[in-house]
This record gives sequence, structure tokens and C-alpha cells, in this order.
Amino acid sequence: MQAKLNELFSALSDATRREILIMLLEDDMAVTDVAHPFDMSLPAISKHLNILSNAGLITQERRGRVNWCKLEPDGLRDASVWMLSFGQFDIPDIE
Amino acid sequence: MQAKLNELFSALSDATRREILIMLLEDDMAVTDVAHPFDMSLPAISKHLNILSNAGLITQERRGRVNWCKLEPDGLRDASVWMLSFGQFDIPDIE
DNA sequence: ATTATATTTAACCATATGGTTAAGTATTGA
DNA sequence: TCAATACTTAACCATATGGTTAAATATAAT
Repeated sequence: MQAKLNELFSALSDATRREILIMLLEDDMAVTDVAHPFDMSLPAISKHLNILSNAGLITQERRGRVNWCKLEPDGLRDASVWMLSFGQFDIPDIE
Repeated sequence: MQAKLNELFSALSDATRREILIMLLEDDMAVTDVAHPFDMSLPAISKHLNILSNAGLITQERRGRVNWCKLEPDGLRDASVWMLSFGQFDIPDIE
């Protein structure tokens, strides 16, 4: 459990990876398209996607030569459970 | 903002630091007492406490030779805002 | 004044992280 | 069949991270 939380929070601790997750809220994407907005090589993005996969935040499904990345809806659950069970978590107003 | 979130999630990505936060839910603690349950040197704990301070998750107040550590109630706010505004965040049932 | 207590700082070390470029592997299109 | 596309893997690099021990600092107690 602790190892899983380490992986989750660690995956979320990088701005590129958080941006990728937000992009994937819109729709599933091919790796190349995920990479497009970033000023970074494809292998770098590929590594980020692996980290997100290992953390359970996305899944990847290869169809032909395209590897489709999709958000894993339940991926944040353990982190949110931790934050909620940590008493000081105060659900903020979002306007 | 992104840098702050990096720092926050990164601070939460270590099990020792998460345990320290939970210990501090009970009460404010001196550094030595924070260190006590861990199989780790005092300087190591001191570093963890600095990371938690820099992330805004705790504050430290020195009185005499004792440096009191206290939880910063609002520290998780930015992280929780991010997680909530990230739509897939599903508030779980905690029994 | 001396010693003990509570820490922090410094110097170091091994491993992890986040990036790079170059090469390799499938799959698709011509 | 040959070339282009969509990746991944490998090898490498600089810096960050999480730990160590030893030394320094400040306060409190004797």
C-alpha cells in the first residue's frame, strides 16, 4: 500500500505528467499526439507514459502501430482515500 | 503554481514523510520525538522535516533548544484543489 | 565553567530521475 | 518489396534524492 502511494504521488509530482493526464481527460490519444505540445523528445514522453501506467493512472492499448493512451478513471482513488482519511483534508470551494 | 504542486506531491511521495504527517495529526512534536519511531538517523529526519516545511505541510517553531513541529492545516489545499478540479476524482466512501 | 541535550550543517555516497541521441522493431502504405 | 510511420529500447549524462557519519551550534542543567 505504501509503495503504491509512493508511486502515485511521485507520478503526480511532475508537471509534464499532470498535463498529460489533463489532456487525456478530453480523449484517448496516440503517443505521438501526447508528445506534440511538449518541447521534449518522444522517448522522454514515452518514459513519462510508462510512469503513469505503472502508477495505474493510465492504460495503453496498442492497435496496429498506434499505442492508444487512456485515462484510468480509478487511478487517483488510493491517493484521494489517503488525503481524505488524513483528517486535515478540507474540501475546498471551486468556483 | 506548477512548481508548488510539484513540491507538494513530491513531499507526499515518501512513506516516512506521510507517516510524520499522520503523527503530527495527534499533536505538535519535537524533532527528536518525531525521529523516535523511525530506524533512521536524526539528520535524515531533519531533512524530511525541511521538505515538509518547504512544501507548506508543516511549520516549525523553535522554543529554547526544542524545535516544535506542527501540522499546517491548509498545506494540502492546493493538492486537493488539483485533484478535485481533475474531473475523474471520485470522492470515495470511507467507512 | 562544564557537560548534556536538541538540533542543524557539512561532506559524502549510492541510487533514482528526467532528459538526450542513436539504434531497433513492428506495422502500414506505395 | 521498400520506405515511411509510430513507436520502444539502449546507452549515456547531469542533477536530485535519501541515506550516512562527523562536526558545529545553541540552550539548559549541574
